Amino acid sequence: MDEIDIKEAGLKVTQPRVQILKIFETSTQKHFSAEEIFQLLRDDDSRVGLATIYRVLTQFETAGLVIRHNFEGGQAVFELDSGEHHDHIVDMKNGKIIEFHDEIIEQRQIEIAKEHGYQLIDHSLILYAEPIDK
Amino acid sequence: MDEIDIKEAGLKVTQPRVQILKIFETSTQKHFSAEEIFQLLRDDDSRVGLATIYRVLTQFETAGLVIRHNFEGGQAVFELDSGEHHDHIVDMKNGKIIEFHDEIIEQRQIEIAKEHGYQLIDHSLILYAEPIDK
DNA sequence: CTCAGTGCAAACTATTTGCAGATTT
DNA sequence: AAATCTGCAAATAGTTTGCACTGAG
Repeated sequence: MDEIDIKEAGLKVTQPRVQILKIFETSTQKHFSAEEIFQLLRDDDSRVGLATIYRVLTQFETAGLVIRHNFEGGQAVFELDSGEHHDHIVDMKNGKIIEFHDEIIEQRQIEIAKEHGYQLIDHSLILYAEPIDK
Repeated sequence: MDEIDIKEAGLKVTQPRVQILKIFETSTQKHFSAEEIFQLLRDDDSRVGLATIYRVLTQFETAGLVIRHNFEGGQAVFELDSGEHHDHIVDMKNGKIIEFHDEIIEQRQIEIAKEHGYQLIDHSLILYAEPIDK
């Protein structure tokens, strides 16, 4: 249940926070920009301000509920943190986002960092691709 | 010689363009934000406006002279396009940027895209890491 | 001399912040 | 009631654009 997550994050269970979390949980789409959430709530005639959405998303990010991605195109995109790490393919034709996980790449990244005297803390891998037309 | 590149890009050989290119070519550092270039030129008391720097960098990018990266932290970062593709390790402690190239990862990316019915157009791989202290 | 290029200020986009009033606990 | 939270408007940060003037070819 949403409310538990919010409470565990040390946040009050407010209207906007519940609604935003619900969007992530009930939609087939997994990735949303702040603006998109703003529109969805507006369509559902909730009167949540854009600033609040940014604030809540940032709090959720800090609490580990949500992950922020910086794909091309200015707007940050958020998704629920499922706990299972994955990277993304961005479909440049339709804007769709596909998730994948590849152990070979994951391991190489760690090795590469080590080869250069570093400990890998985090990484960002985004594949920009177009559908193969038949 | 710089001027040739500028001409081949179909651009006039102007003061600001030459100076900006020179920064990339003569510095040990390889990656610069627009703001950094602005400061460097100012220190060298050139009166080049920040807007011009952005315009020139964008033109250079279009001409394939320069590559734009969007690392964490808002500001875009530019480097000379050496022709040899590489990815980056960002040293989170010192802000240093290290380049690397790994064929295994390159190949896996292509395969992964294909497995999902896509043709890889471009990619962005950034490792965020900290130096291993001994 | 002509047209591309430049500086400056104003415009824009994405995001953040201050504050007075509204909500949660 | 106390403290957190929210909406709104104003502030920021990074980058882009309009325009009259400057400079390269």
